[in-house]
Amino acid sequence: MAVRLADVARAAGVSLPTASQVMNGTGRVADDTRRRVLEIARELDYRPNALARSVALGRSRTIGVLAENAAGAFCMPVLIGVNRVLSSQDLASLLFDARHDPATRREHIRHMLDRQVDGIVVIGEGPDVEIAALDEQFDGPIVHAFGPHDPQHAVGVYPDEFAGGALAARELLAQGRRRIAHVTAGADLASARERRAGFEHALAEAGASCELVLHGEFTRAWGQAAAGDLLAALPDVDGVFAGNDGIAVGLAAALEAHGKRVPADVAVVGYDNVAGYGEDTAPYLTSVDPHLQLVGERAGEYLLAALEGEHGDAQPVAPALAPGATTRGEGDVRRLDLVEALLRSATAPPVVHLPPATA
Amino acid sequence: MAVRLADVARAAGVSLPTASQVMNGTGRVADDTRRRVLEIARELDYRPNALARSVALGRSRTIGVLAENAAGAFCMPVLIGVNRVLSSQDLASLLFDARHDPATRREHIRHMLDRQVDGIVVIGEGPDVEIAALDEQFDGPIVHAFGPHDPQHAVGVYPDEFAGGALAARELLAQGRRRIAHVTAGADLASARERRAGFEHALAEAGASCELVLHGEFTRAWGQAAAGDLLAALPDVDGVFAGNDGIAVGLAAALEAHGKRVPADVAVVGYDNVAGYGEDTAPYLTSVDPHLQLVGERAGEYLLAALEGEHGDAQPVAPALAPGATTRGEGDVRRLDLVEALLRSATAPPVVHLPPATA
DNA sequence: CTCCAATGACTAAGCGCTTTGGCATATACT
DNA sequence: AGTATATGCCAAAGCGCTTAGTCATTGGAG
Repeated sequence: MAVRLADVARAAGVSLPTASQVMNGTGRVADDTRRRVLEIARELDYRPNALARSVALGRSRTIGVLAENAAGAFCMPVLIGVNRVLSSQDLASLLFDARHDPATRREHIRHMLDRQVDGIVVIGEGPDVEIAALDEQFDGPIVHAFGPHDPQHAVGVYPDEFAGGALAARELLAQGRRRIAHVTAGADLASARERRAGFEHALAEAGASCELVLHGEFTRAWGQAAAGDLLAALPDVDGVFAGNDGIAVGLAAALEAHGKRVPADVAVVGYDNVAGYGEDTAPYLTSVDPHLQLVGERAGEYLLAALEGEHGDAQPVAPALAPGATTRGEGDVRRLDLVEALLRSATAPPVVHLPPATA
Repeated sequence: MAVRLADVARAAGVSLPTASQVMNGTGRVADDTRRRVLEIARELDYRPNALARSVALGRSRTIGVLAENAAGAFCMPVLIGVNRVLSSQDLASLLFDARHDPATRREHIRHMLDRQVDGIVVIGEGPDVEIAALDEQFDGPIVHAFGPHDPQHAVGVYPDEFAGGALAARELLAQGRRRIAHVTAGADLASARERRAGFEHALAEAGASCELVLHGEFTRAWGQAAAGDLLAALPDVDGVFAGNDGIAVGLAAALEAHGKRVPADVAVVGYDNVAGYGEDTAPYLTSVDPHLQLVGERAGEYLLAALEGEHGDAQPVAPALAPGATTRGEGDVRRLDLVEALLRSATAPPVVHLPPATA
């Protein structure tokens, strides 16, 4: 059915090994012969059987991507970044999704190893015993995105949350805010701590400080609830750093319900830059973008390097500020004039036409 | 290094083929021998080399997933669904992301075929010449999610957008709305047409009708802009079906800026159920959920069936209504009482505590 | 006690490719 | 002319596994 290397060899009048050497550019082959074989291969549209090649070589040019939970918002960008880098080097990625289930994860690990992957990328969410044990079962390189950072064993790639908190601080300061608060999740969460630390550090650097910190959870509901306490404790607050975007939108909405204008009275900065609702033109929320795709790309690059035998220690990935209306808008982001301003700034103003209603 | 089947055979005192038959449960092997081999295999922690097996069998138990653009919001849920179903049958998925680039896509297709995938799932966004040509290069089964639906060649799995439009209509009617409008994208887009058709059909079935249709584009900006025209043409509108979630949130915000309360005065239904901003507790927007993960699962199931030689014609995937505050909320979703109502309905009310501000 | 059919194992061949080592040629040099 | 060297190719062996076909054993029936 398909064209084999043997077919090419026969058609070119050479032996199979010679054809193989031509295809791989190895060994000593006369220029003339080389050209002829290549020509025939092209004519016959020969496609090497990557599987057989892998068996002979002992390398599959395949890497396993083990996601702790692919459905999570943070997984996809990383996955795309990893895939992007690896596929540029002809490395294919096998995707495994543990769905938070230890049994599934265990099974996936076995299957990954059975398939002779050359390396592994773990997109995790935190320390995990099973994953730690992976090192012993697998002797190829392992790179963690978000996972347990144990420099002894495997490389870990992380978004720099400290720097992200600092970015939020600088944005609020740049917008002239001085009565500043922070609404975030529980202090038991590492990312909440890091973001807060970076935030307060940058404020201090500028001679400012955070006057209030409210701890709750990473949800919209908590953001809504926090508004009341915030205004009670700090009535003239003019800038808030929310621990994530969910808190930010909940908080912004509740602040306005309390009569504050956003951003005129209170500027709000979120975190994660989750683009919801096809936020394609003028973004509503100012947010810190952790550059997750870059995290993935870095992970891919470290894996590539490790496959070449080079071992580097990973630097945290720098975030960026994604400006939106909740700090850069004028007056009240919900007032019509602003809506129209946003609209004017849109790339492609939609054409409006009113078709007759049916029936 | 690793344990080979030959090692198991030797340790068990049988020949390699016998060991192979034991592992596969094929051939005639004495019960006694079988048990012994299995025992040894377990002791040695033998793991079959899936690659070599694939070469011998001519089947790789791997399927290629070709995403037109993995970064798109619609790809991930489908991908997860596909992966979920396939991995349950020990089929691994190789991920390829064309990133809208024809050259990349072409290359990926080649690599996919080189790796001897047993089947292909295309997560596309519309008809494509290259993809159509895939049929001729690949003789295994191909399933399209969103792609060109050509029942002659390949199975296509689609979300049922007509039914989705109908769901939106029923939600508005169920909330007692009668002055109804539709704000959507250009009529040149198939999904805009389908959703509208289903919407109007369901309205008509109930003896109601859509009094105004505004065409623009699938963006938040268009939703914001449409509010003015909508209110001008239909001042007492009390229910709007927005063509997607972006339009819906833009519209809802602008309606309120115009003095309307949502949902008390105007109820709004979106489409796609894009959960932005960690919308984990009480959802803001009522939206039609196209069940994209189910689309992926169906695609996986059709592929499995096709691998078994069965060919079925795919049914469109039924959507579901995801209720939120923009139709089910009371009064103004932005009023504080509602905020608190939302909060009360949250599963885990956050604990509030006010730590001393640092420095 | 012989014969035949199961039974259980093995030898051989094959999947498609890569790599090593050796053997002829052809070229270079004294 | 005769040796040393380089060149181009191929035969053979290997990767780890599967499948088909063969051949001793056994057991029961005659």
